[in-house]
Amino acid sequence: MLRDKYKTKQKEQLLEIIKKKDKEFTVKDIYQELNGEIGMTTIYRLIDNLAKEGIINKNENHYQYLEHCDCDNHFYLKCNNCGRLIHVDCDCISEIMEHISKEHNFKPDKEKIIINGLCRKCLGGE
Amino acid sequence: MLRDKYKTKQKEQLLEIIKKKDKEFTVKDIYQELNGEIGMTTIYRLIDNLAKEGIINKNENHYQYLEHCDCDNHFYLKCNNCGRLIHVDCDCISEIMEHISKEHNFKPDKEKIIINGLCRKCLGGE
DNA sequence: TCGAAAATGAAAATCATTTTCATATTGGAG
DNA sequence: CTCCAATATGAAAATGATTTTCATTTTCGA
Repeated sequence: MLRDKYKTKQKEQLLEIIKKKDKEFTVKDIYQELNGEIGMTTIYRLIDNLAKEGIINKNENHYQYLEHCDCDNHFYLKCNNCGRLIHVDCDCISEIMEHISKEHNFKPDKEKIIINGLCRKCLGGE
Repeated sequence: MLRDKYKTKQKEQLLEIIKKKDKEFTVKDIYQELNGEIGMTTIYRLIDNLAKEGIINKNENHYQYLEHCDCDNHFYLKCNNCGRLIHVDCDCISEIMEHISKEHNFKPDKEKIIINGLCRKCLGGE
């Protein structure tokens, strides 16, 4: 799964923690949660690798675990308020992706479509 | 246009330059282009304001001018390779926004829909 | 024209990230 | 199993971006 050659406890431990996250997290969050068990440098390195592999999404200094999905049509809704990333498995996206590809000569990155806005919770609470 | 109270030459000068950009730019780019005419601190401050107003888009330390548009249905295609932000005025987006709003209880940020992928140029050149 | 509010910018401080490099770990060859 | 070369780790230093501080300047309405 990881592109690195050797398996290490750091890699496993990090992925374990990241998988559980349902919101944005930072390198510092992870570092603190681990109480320094993994060095900052290593966290940066591993997170970068995970981002390159598409396992997590990177925004500024916030990261998010991307749910693995085999289906062709899935996308994420990202709440601008709480930072939550909502995975949606719905083929409502496929038509427009097709359209963009054909009519606008642009190849969308199907694995990582993120639509920003406000989630149900945050809509209610405001 | 700017939310700040006073008009200053710095604000006008900065917006002037930013409007001409068709690609991502950084604070440093602007600073250098101005040959230090506007201080770093001020550039940061003004750019932050512009981002808050939705006039420019912020990604990590890259910014992009968002074309002003009165139409209801517009979105951007952002090339992951060259960084170009392509403004698209096409109502192909409206249906899915409606769908997401109704079926997924999520209010998309209509002003700033950005779909990542590869542009025509970069597709050809690879 | 005057002055209070706001804006600017240089310098210092802070904070995230990258680099460097010595040390430790991994896993395959023998 | 043992050895070792490749790889991974992490502390410390370096870098680079951004923010804070604060003295000075500018703006614009009374």
